[in-house]
Amino acid sequence: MQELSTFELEVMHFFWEEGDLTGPDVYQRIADQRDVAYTTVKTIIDRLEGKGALKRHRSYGRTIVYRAAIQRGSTKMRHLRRFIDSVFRGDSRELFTTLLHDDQLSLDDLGYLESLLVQKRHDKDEKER
Amino acid sequence: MQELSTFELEVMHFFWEEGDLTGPDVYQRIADQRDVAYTTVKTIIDRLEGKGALKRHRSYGRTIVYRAAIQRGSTKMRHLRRFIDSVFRGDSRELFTTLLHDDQLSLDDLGYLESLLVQKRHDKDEKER
DNA sequence: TTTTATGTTCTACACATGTAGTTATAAGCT
DNA sequence: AGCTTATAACTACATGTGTAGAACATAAAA
Repeated sequence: MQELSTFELEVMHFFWEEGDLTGPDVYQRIADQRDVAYTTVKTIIDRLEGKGALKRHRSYGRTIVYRAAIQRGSTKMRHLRRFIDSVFRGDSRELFTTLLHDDQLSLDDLGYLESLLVQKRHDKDEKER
Repeated sequence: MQELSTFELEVMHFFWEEGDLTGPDVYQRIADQRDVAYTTVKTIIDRLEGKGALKRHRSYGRTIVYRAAIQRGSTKMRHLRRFIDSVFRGDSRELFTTLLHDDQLSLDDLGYLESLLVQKRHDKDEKER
């Protein structure tokens, strides 16, 4: 898969959250948040289709219903890896450090991370034993 | 500060790691890893100078010695925030989840993360008490 | 001192991306 | 059936980025 741009990812989120959508559907959601032309949104959808991230599912009248054709988890993982490579030269630990220096993280967020971590270490421990 | 591209970041890393460098110095390091023309590298340096990320420190002969003019920590933090915004819609917890799903993380990495976390929680606890 | 090599500057170009106008077309209303 | 409007399809354009050649200048070598 080719990589997705910021705007393309933004659009994919709607499909991942809500399932099948039309051009006007997506336009509506984005126009709620900021000023954008319908054709701009439609261009992004067209490009996503070209990249194989969306496919035409069906249509009613002249309106096309699109559906996500790539998975959320693997897409995010790919982007994360690419990010770590470019910003931290592939060193995950540098990401950890930067992440933990972020003052915008709440105690709650930290607790959440801890719980994930404990779980993961447990699983991994089991498996490698 | 304008944002830095992948290539620009790659170059900044050398300055952050090694201090002052000349065009040929940087070229050498990158050419070690992949095929690139000297002028390509020099263009990136020029753009970094234009963006205020590098400044001319001194020169000997026709050769210019550059020095980093932006900080590593804050730059990475900015990039991290931007990344979380675009890929995870600003939700750090989604990053945590994706991160912890990465099978390429070793038990050691996880231990490292845990130690950072414990430290951070301790500090924050103190402060907010 | 003439030649050669090396570094800087300037210019260029293809591709990705965000942005949107124009044109065509088909639905739906009157 | 004709008019209006919503949607799709196509085209366009500025900017950022990776890429590098060409022209120029000067240090180093012969």
